[in-house]
Amino acid sequence: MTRILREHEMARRDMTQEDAKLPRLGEIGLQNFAPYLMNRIMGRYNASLRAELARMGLTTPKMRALAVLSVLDGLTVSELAVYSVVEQSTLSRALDALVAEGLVRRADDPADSRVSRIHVTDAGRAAFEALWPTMARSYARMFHGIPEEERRAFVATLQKILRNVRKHDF
Amino acid sequence: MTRILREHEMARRDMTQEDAKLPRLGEIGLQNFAPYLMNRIMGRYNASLRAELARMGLTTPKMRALAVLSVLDGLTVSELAVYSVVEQSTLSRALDALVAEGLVRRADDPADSRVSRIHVTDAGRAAFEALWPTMARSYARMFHGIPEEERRAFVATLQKILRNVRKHDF
DNA sequence: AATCCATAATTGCAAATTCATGTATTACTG
DNA sequence: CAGTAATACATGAATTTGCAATTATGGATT
Repeated sequence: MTRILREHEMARRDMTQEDAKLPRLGEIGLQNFAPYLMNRIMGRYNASLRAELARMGLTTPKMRALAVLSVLDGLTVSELAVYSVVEQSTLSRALDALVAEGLVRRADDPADSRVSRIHVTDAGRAAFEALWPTMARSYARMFHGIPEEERRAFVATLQKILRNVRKHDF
Repeated sequence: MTRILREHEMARRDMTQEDAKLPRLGEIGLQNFAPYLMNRIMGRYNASLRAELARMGLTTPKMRALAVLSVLDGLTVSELAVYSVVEQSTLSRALDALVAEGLVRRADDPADSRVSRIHVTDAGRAAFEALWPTMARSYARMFHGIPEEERRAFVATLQKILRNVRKHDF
């Protein structure tokens, strides 16, 4: 409780005094530092996917856009950038490539001509379907030997963390 | 149980039959797909750190190397690349920069002249200490409102996942 | 409705990243 | 122990990325 209050204060105070009391990384230990572990895990996950993606002519941003669109079609570019975890400028170029390959199309928004709504094409869906088994396999590998209940608790915590760190309401 | 067995088989079988039975991403839901959530969370975490790092003349790879070295001094370049989650070639150049700034030094390994062992300098430690409060603040924000017990369980699951996905024994 | 500000998306450009390769050294194998 | 393979790290070249600026449109204020 003390701890949480202190962290709460940290966000809004000058910290020259408080800093001295922060636990050091060495005290926490790399193997107990959640951001470190998550970076290591996702670094591997993404790197191993990248090899497979390259074989299919895809990049990480292209694949992420396709993945999100397979679930949420017709998003705007900026929404898609948030969901895909890709910089908007990078996404814009990834979309150029996807359009050129016929996997997505840009449609004008009827109400606001600044925005374009992105739709997957049939070919785009097919491309993602071809990719999905690889992703599912990596996913299965990650959670191998971890019981269903633990998985559920883990995902629930991830959802809380995302709510804490995200800037957008989705 | 059935589920786990099936996933287990997936790793070692031809999957043209099995693929048809895979749950689709849309069925799982983006908000329940752990790799997606982790990418979103770390994307934000890393992006927000990057802004602060830039102000201090650091990049993500440089910061990661310093962070790891603050805990594990004297690693080889390739070990450091794994711990830091940075490509070896990228790390090599990040180390050039850190050496030029006097934050780390490369020392010859007495037993094997191919390897160089990387050590933080006092200035390097100081640089990391100056950075740590920012990292600790992001960390605190991530887990804000999440009770200690839940945090521990979360980290324990992360450790299992890392064991599942890592290629090296550390 | 003229002006000013906010937002959407793209693009120019410098810097960072990757893949492949190079060089040096060590380990293995017949 | 010669010859070949493997490993460690660095680097060249091309691609990719991210930031800032740009263009275009919409909203708000007077």
